[in-house]
Amino acid sequence: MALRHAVLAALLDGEFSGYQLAKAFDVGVANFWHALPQQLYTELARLEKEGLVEGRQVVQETRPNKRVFRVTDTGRDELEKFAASTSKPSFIRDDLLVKVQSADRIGTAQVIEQLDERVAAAEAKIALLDDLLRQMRGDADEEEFLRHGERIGPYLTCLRGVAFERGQRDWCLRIAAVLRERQAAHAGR
Amino acid sequence: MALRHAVLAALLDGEFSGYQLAKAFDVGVANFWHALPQQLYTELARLEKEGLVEGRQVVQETRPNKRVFRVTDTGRDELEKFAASTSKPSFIRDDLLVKVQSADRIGTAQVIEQLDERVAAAEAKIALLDDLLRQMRGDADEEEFLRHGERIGPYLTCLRGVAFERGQRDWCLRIAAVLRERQAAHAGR
DNA sequence: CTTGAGTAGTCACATTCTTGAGTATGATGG
DNA sequence: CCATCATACTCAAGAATGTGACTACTCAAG
Repeated sequence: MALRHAVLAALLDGEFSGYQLAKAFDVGVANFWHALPQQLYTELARLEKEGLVEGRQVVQETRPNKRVFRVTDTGRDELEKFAASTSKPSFIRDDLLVKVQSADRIGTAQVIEQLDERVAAAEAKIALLDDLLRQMRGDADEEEFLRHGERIGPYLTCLRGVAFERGQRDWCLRIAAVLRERQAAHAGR
Repeated sequence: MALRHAVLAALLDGEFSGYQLAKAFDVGVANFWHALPQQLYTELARLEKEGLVEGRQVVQETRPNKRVFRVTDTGRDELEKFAASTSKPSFIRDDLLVKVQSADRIGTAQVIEQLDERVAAAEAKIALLDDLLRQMRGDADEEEFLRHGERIGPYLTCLRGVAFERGQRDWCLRIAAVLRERQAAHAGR
């Protein structure tokens, strides 16, 4: 029941349409909450019905019109209440880890390939997020920005995202190396 | 649709009852897949019906009888097929990050408290996993074990778990410090 | 002048996950 | 001896998520 809060939190930075939110959920927000566009549209409709967000039509000439939403005071209260409630421990779900868990009982070759792909994906994500961070902090250096910036929330969650991706990359590199070495040892027998 | 594969992967290490699996999912397996006991019982029943696992009754004297399961050849094939299929990118979902995202627009005090709790939880988890790792590798040192151990899958996923928890802890410490400093600066104005 | 990509959104269905309660037994601690 | 914890498992209901297909418009490249 916290997709709603992720949406509210994302809308704190201004007015967004469902489509724009979907973009945001693909990059920054994905660091802590993953959701498909359909879910966002559904959730926005529900939030509007409950008065937590307000939508208004924006007529566009060169593209389809859109509806943008912003958080109402009621919505802000809801976020406050959510912030005060106890958090559940975060959880990860990762197909690839399931495969690594069984790596030595089944074929490892395919798993190694996927580890390599993951490394590349992680590096791309790191680059993307680093750019995002640079954009957010502007000229200031990080310490400076974190002390005096006025909107640091998204920056902080991006930091977590970068750290996660780095961890992901390093782990994948190491595991791929380990599995390769074992494969070589096995072949040389 | 990968809880089934997580269960199969967990059962590669021997015969387990639903109850025992639930324990495993609470510690080691939780590093890459989180599931409640009820889901495991349901999944085991389904897997048995489809012939991917086989259960047998174990009569116990001092405790309730149990049914333990092991993977069948069909189940092993299914895992192979799964390992060869492309993985979806892993995703995180974390209440606390949602709160941090909106931290500077709502009250931060409660969030700081929760960050502290998270630090403690992460440290406990790290200790637990370090123990688990030590148990798994026995006398050998890590390099040695990873080269020649015969069952390293669970060890590798635990390494990821430890790294994740360390990342979690470090990030929480940093963010809590940042928010505290801003809080102090704000109060001093 | 057509194909493909990007913008903007909707509908319906199916699966999965969570919540909450409940059964039954033996062991442990005060 | 009574309460509580640990083992071992089940059922039902409801909320959240995911999958796939679809509409409609504009712009740019080939």
